[in-house]
Amino acid sequence: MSRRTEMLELAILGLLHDSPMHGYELRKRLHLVLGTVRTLSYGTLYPRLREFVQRGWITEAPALPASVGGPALRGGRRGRITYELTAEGKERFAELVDHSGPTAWEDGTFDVHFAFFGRTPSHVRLRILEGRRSRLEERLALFREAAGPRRDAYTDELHRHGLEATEREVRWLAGLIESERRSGTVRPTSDVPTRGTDSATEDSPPNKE
Amino acid sequence: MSRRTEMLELAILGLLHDSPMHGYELRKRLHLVLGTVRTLSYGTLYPRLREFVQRGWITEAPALPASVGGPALRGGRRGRITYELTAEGKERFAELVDHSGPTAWEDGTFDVHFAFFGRTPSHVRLRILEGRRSRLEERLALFREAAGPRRDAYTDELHRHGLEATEREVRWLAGLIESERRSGTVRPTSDVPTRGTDSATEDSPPNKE
DNA sequence: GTTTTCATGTAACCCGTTACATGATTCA
DNA sequence: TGAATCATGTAACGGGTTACATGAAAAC
Repeated sequence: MSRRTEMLELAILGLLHDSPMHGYELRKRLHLVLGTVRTLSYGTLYPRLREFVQRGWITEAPALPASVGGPALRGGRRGRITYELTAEGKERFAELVDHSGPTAWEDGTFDVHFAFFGRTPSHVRLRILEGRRSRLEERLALFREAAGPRRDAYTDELHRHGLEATEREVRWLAGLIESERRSGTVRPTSDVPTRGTDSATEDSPPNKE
Repeated sequence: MSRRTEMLELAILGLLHDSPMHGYELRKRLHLVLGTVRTLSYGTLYPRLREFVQRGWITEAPALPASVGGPALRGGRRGRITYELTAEGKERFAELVDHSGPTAWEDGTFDVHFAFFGRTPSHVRLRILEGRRSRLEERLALFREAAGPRRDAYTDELHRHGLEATEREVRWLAGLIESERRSGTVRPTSDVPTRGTDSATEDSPPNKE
């Protein structure tokens, strides 16, 4: 029941919410959602999936019709297994989303939560965005506090760059928060003006379900 | 002997290279160097320190002169312990720096290596910067490959922002690489022109030692 | 002199990785 | 039919955190 565990739960259930999948595929998508850093190992994924089955959140279905009535799957089950979210699974996902607390604006976690904003009620989105922002602002305060010339030009540079990147992210969040407050959605606020493609201007979906 | 382990080694030895310290203090500085994310627990730090003592990389000295000849430190040793880098410790640090391989441009690791660029030979700096850059460029390629309109406006936004941040970092690295190639140092290349304070323009130190 | 903060230490636990193994599918 | 890839599975290991415990110094 630790933090990281819940994040994985969220990610897996969230992805299966979109469409049923088998583990191998799931893992690839997970790689994108967990973003950048992590490439979940099978040693984690499969046990987790079976745990979820046991909890009734997902069901497994052999993707291959086991046509042969004989000793088709003798021994351990093999062959593709397609996992599908159950009603309880959807409930659990919603619960995870709604109760998202302080961990939601932690470093590796925020992105995952953001990735499922489409299924997140507006007030929760706002809570998470604001939480994330103040988290970053705390960090900025720490950074600045430890200001002044440092050991050498490299540490200076690192410091400067970190500061700037964080400030930029805070501005980004501020923009999102503002439009969330105003309309309950994001409007595509590219810092660099996005030329053309006004097709995506209207299709910002609020929370469905 | 895992990756993370070496990173901690680098960070600890690197910090002690600057000045002797006791564990509690070390941990606070570590928090800054490891940056942002990690706050190393004592449960990790102290055992590690004793390991280093055993390997001869550092020495422990009770900061309090145990003036009382009697049962001053009966039982387990307590009171501040100041850790100091030995000659072997410096060697080990140099070795870690020189042999820095692919892990040096991994996400959580790059910053640590960068933090000790002041004690890193120029050719190694260059290797790390370039490694980091191509790492990020790989990521950009992946990102773009999975381009096109996504599930909803939120995932779009996340994607856009991630892309932009990464591109920015690549540019930053490109600048550093260029000046490293030219002069073997960084020049303070603020993206946003830094007004005033031209004091720091000349003091970029090459690798000393 | 008692509370608070600094400082060190340790054992249990947990989550994820590593490394390995095997079964299915596709393609030459 | 054999090699390469897709796909699932598991046991052992490991590093780090959590939670706990204790001691010394400082603050009140």
